[in-house]
Amino acid sequence: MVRPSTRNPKLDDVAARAGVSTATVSRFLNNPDIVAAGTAVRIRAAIEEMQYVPNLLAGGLASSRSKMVAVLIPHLVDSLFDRTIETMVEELNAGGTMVMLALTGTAAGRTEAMIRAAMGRQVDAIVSTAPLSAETTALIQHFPGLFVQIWDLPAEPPGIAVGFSHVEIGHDLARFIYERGYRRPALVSAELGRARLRRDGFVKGWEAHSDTPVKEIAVDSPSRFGHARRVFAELRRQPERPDVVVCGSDSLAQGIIVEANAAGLKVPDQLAVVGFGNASVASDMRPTITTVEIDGAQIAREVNAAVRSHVSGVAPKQRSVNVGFRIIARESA
Amino acid sequence: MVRPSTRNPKLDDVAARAGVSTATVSRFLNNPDIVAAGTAVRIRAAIEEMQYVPNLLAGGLASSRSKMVAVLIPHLVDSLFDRTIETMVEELNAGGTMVMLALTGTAAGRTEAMIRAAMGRQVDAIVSTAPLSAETTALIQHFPGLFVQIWDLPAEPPGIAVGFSHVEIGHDLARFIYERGYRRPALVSAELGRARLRRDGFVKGWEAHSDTPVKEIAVDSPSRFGHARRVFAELRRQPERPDVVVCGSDSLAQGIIVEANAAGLKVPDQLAVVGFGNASVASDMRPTITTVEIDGAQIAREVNAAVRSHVSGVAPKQRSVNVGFRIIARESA
DNA sequence: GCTCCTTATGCAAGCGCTTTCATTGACGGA
DNA sequence: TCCGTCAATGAAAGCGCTTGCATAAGGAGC
Repeated sequence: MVRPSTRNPKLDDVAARAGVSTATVSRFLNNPDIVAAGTAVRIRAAIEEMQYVPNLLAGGLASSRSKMVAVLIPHLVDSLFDRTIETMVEELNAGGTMVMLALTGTAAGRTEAMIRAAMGRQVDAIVSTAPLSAETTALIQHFPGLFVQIWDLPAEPPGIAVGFSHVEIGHDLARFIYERGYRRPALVSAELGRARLRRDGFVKGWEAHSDTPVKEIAVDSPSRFGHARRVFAELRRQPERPDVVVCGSDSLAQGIIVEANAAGLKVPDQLAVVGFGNASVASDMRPTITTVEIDGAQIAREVNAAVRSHVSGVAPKQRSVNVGFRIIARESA
Repeated sequence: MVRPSTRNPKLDDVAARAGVSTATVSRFLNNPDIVAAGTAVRIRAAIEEMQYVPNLLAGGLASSRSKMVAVLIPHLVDSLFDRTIETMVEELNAGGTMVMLALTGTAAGRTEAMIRAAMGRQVDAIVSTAPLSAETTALIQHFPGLFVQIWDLPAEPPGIAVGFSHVEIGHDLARFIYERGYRRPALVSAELGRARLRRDGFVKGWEAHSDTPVKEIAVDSPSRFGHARRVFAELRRQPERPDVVVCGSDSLAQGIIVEANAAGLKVPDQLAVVGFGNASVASDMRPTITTVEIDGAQIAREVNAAVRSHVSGVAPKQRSVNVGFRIIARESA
């Protein structure tokens, strides 16, 4: 790579070239409206000519606003959060804020390290999908930025929360499939965290309608297409074959449909399938997949709005934002 | 959120508490081995007691090493790069380096803004999947960090490149399907960038074997499951129905299989399908999908190694690293 | 015993910005 | 004409670290 022979220009250089003080250039950069039009023109020219790129580390240090937001998710591949992340990153990028992506894995422990790393970089906000341990919650008390928990609505979030009720989803799903006439549901669910909450909601909800027990099948988190073979095999082993299977993700639902087809079972006539997440595949699959839609982009927008208002010194209006969910009835159930 | 009543501790405070100078604490933080064992113990205790979190913005400013790497990709959802990104982030996080994720979209223009944003934050490296425009290449000349282009091997990368040859993939795929006995290939490809290169390689390669023209079907980038319906319809409209369809992604391949099944066509007997990327679904689908495997994690590891050596002042060994690819023959073709 | 290293540490000058406070000049009103 | 106001700008003190240079103390070699 070519190394520049001269050091990169700094604010001083631009100021000198434009014949103003560094303060004025700084103002131009951060708040163009408060410098005189003529001055602005000269500064703009100087910046252009020198190819000046402001050092935002220095700026952040001086202003203690880093224009960075940390986002913590367990994984990236096959993640339910991809649309949320994508929307957050796009919107924030457009506003000049960058997103630091931190992967915490499914085990605990790494979350705290990532939060420290984020705090050390003076991020304006930390957005996390994972609930916090007691130690981490203590750590967050010293964090001057905004802490946002997403995809869930804990009763007492350490900062603010933007999400929805997993219990309610389970509950509504139970009613939904009962009303559609299904009577022997199987529930494929991971055993931890939110999947667990949905499971609890579902089982409780189902008990309100029927005495038939819910057949439960556990999978690793997150629910994936690859689980389908084993899950389907287990379904077939049941003495009373379930008439509907409720999955923890659309890709697992898709996998079940594929397995059912391969086994010559008609979906939904012989086995109905319900997904979760409304991934794009849910509407493209044949049959199209009945699923629960979470508006991930909406979560992102709420988070971004909260971050923006926090940065400009306004306290967020509410501790919790419930973006809700929607059961989308399609062909598969 | 609870606001701390006292300001967060800084290096000075830790130094005072440990009875040493700030220089020593700084050394302890960055290079523990060079401080005396006893001193280290006291400093460690002070840090612990005060819950000290170093300000890495200040550190980065002083040292001009930010321990941040920017990664530029077009999209996050349905991205071929997810495994590469995931591995990069995980490995770098483990070493205390954070990843700034920037989304450039498919249109040009945003790339330059993202590169500026990254440079302004003094990142140690910029990793980009997109080729650079002339202006952006000029901009990069002033970038003191490492620029890494991934998923491609341009002849003269602005920095270094880690990738593979798309032309070669197309070429090898043509031979592969010819050797498997297929004679009327359809190629479903986006018309831009690398998909275009694979297409060119394929067509050239095919011409070496057969006079039958390759039936080409264009789709938007990136190739998605959702394109399958239209593509399949178009395939059926052909007077000479293709016997194999080569897709730009595994999810599109999967979609084609679903459509074929729905139409009562047997895969691969009546229509063979080839994917690209070896997503997890490729091995889980029924039939399993013949595809091209790119070792995204390997790309990430090569990138990380280059970044590490660059940061420690060692020039990378080579301008280009070819991680190759592998055609995986499965049931679908 | 003296000199010369080596190791551990301290001093203090930045790193490149932001922002408070002060200053200047122009303008409108009385 | 004079004063108050306001818009535009400048001077300079940080923001919280890192690091080159200097120093001190101990040990080895003669």
